[in-house]
Amino acid sequence: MSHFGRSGPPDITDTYSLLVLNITFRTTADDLFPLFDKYGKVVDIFIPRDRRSGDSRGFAFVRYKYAEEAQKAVERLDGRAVDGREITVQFAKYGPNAEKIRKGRIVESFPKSKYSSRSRSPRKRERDDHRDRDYRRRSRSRSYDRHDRDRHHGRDKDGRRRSRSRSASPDYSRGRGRGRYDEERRSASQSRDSASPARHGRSRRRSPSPRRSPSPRRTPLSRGESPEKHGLNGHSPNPRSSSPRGQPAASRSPSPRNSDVDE
DNA sequence: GTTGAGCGTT
Repeated sequence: MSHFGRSGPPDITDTYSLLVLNITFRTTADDLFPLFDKYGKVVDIFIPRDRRSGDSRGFAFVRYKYAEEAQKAVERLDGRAVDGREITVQFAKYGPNAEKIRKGRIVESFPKSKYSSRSRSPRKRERDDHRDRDYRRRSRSRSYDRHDRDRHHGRDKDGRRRSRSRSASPDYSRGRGRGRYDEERRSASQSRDSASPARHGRSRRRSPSPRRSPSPRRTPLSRGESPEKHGLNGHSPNPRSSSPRGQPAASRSPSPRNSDVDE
């Protein structure tokens, strides 16, 4: 009886699925069973896991036999610490039996007096606020999605995972990516041709100029080669450095003649 | 070994 969902969905005739989020990656159905079973009759517990890794995704589905018990478990286990982590319990909406929720409206089937009795305002707010802080900003694994994307060659097989990325897309555009480029572009606003290169943004590659090296100051000591060896033509690779004026050519040469050139 | 938004299998 410890294996849930191993044989597929047992019976979704009259079972109500609850979505448990924010659970640890080590939490298994066996750990959630005693917790949810205490508040009602749990028919089955299913925890989606990765096909390749086999690890839990961080959320589980608990199926109750009765809606009233499920509802109670939601309010009871919602915000409960499991395995040292606070879990989030709520009714599944995109599940196979989600239609029953809309038809029967089990969410509103219960008297409101129950809601009034329970004071879950502060707790719910804290959880929401905690997540609203900056979690979704850098969610997901370090390079899990990227790795997965590379493996699938940028083809999304699931789709639901991508939806999350879509939500975080605008956040980056407004918060980080766009703002940073905007500053650079604003700085170069004084120049005339600042719009062209700015539009490409990430395109670091620009027209190779024979007069100017792509990175004269970053080339030396590249592979352990001596700077002298670099100039096989006999001339110094950096004529500005040998300038009699004694200027070490800091970052860039604020020469008015180079103004017409990009950057 | 890690991580942290969300919605599921035979």
